[in-house]
Amino acid sequence: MTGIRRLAQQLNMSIGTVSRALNGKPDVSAETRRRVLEAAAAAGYVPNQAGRALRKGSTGVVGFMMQTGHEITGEGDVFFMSVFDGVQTVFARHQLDLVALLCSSEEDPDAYLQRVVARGFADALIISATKRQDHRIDFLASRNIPFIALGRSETDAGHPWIDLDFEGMAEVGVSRLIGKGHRRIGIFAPLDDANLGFVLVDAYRKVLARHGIDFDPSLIFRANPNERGGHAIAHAIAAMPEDRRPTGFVLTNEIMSLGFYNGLFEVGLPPGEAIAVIGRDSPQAHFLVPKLTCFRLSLRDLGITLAESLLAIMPAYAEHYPFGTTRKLASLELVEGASDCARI
Amino acid sequence: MTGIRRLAQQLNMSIGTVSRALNGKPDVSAETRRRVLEAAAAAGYVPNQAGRALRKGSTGVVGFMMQTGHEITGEGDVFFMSVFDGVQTVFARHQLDLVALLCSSEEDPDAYLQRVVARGFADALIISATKRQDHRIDFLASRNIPFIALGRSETDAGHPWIDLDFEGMAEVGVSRLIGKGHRRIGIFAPLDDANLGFVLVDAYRKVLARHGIDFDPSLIFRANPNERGGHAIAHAIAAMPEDRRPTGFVLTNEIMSLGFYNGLFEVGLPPGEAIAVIGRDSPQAHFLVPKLTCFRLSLRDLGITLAESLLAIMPAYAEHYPFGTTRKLASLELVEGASDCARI
DNA sequence: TGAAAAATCGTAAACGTTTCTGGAACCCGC
DNA sequence: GCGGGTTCCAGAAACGTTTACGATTTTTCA
Repeated sequence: MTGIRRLAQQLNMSIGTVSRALNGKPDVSAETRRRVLEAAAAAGYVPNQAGRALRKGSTGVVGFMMQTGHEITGEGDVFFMSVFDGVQTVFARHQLDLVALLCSSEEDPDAYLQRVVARGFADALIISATKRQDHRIDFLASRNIPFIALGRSETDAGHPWIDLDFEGMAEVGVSRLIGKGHRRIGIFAPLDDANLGFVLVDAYRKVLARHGIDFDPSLIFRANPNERGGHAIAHAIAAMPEDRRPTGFVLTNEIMSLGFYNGLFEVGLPPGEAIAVIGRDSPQAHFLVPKLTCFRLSLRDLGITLAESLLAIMPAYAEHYPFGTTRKLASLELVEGASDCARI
Repeated sequence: MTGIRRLAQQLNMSIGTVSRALNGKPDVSAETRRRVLEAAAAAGYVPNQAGRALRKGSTGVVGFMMQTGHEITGEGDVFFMSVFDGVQTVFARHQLDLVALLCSSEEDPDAYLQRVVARGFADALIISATKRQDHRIDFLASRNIPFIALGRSETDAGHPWIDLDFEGMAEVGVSRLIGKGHRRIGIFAPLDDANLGFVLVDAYRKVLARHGIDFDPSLIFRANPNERGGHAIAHAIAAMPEDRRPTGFVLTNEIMSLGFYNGLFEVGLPPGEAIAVIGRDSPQAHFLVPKLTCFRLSLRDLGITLAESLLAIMPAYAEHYPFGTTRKLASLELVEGASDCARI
């Protein structure tokens, strides 16, 4: 005897009534509903996911797709954990569960996503690490499944997205350094075609232009967005002729500053002294010496916004989040440290 | 018209036959099977997860349960990402999918697990961050669902587990420092009742005893297992009377060494000079100066072992992994750096 | 008081698979 | 040419739930 059927038998009512009582449907008397809920709680009854999903066509699950490769891991991983926590707290209000869909480094992300969707695994999806041109966006839009992207893309399917305000970081970071007298300011960009690279470089060029400073492509430093990448950039800087080196640097990635600091010390260009550095806040960056001047935002809040913006386009939940499709830049606050001083 | 039904209609055969052909069941002619597979591929058909799960009673999903709270996050998160990657590569061989089940910091882990299980979400589970007494273990065992624990526990349900060789780290780390002349050696233990704390302290005492050194409880430093905790320990050390301070320290956690180094510099007890430090390898620790002497293991391999050991107790897959229930300590290799030198 | 309306509940049909059962068609050896 | 085996496939039942539809009772109102 199965879950709801046994419950119905115990209560001496039909399974239909039990189901309606549990799901808060209207045509059930208050007394009956009370008895059902009580018995369900006592029996520890939880509706079977498969049966429910089959019938309703929805699973009550939202998937957050991410790649597990280590070498190319875009943002840090602490990053995701904190964002998750924010997303969860919103979903919990609606009995939605968040699961991380882990695409192994050996599998093609597009194929993985297709499988997940076809299987009917989740009602909605969150994708991250968006590329400049991202097939996943077109695909999800064509299948008509609600999704939100953490990160902009040129691929536009009228979908909602949220991204960090990279323009703002470039603007504030670069002008701050210019204000301190710097003229050669380096900036990081990823090696692959992640969209944030393009956004960053564009914004960077605009700020320079506004200040009447010539753009020098050799001041764009491409590397993997991880500790090793930061380390590599430091060495790349040291390898340049002295008068062509950047005297200041803006690093919009969370975790690279560790390797960057280390590399700078190794090559005798100590941050905050030989080169001014502005980075991103993170639990790890917190302990760098000299203290990192950095951009900070609440990742938990980012997660909350992400979740609410997704719910806003899910028919079943939209009524509670009446703000249509959001496209938003999360702004970051500059926290002053000691790393952005330097003799020029 | 639904997935398999449409396919059957296109092919002009019964859905039963199509299903059998797709699932590699025997009583299908080679020619028919070929046609079915071809048509399925052309149509991009993927069986609906809900229907299949309902009928088969299994989902093809393995859940890795983890908490998303930031403050108490046991091991680092890079840790998990790498382990995941290993787990995935094994599961992929069997069309199993790994999903991370994210228990928010606001939700009770036991309740969360119960919900996941009752819902029939996953065929098997991996749990981590095991407590000394862990209800989850008894619960999963009582529900008869296959699971493996990443981390030992005193709660024993005859279940498989894999853990890091904390005894080995204590043994090798502490005796190495003793060999270098140290007599007062500090060690980290978590604040909560994570089992590894007990294991560590036990092993620590044994090594000391063997070398005839008295155990001093004030040399056990309890803190949160994150950067901040490491930082706190450094300051706690500085606050001790000089002659009672540890001259060497063994830190078995991945990420704490960052805060620890920083704190030590702050209080004027530079690692590798005023105090000898042995830690754990990690992408971040890689860039510490002086170079951290550390314990290293392949997290990807750990993930692979984890996955294989889980499959070994899953009836449907056990035949390929005929090694019963494993209980294994993953050993770590010591990588020499410069941090474990110190004037005593 | 009777009929219409509302409230409450039971029945059964879905949802998309897999798998059990049975029944053609075919082959073999006598 | 006939029983006994294979080989292959069609049909239908089952998995656990939700929900459309009616049926029954109760309430309401003229």
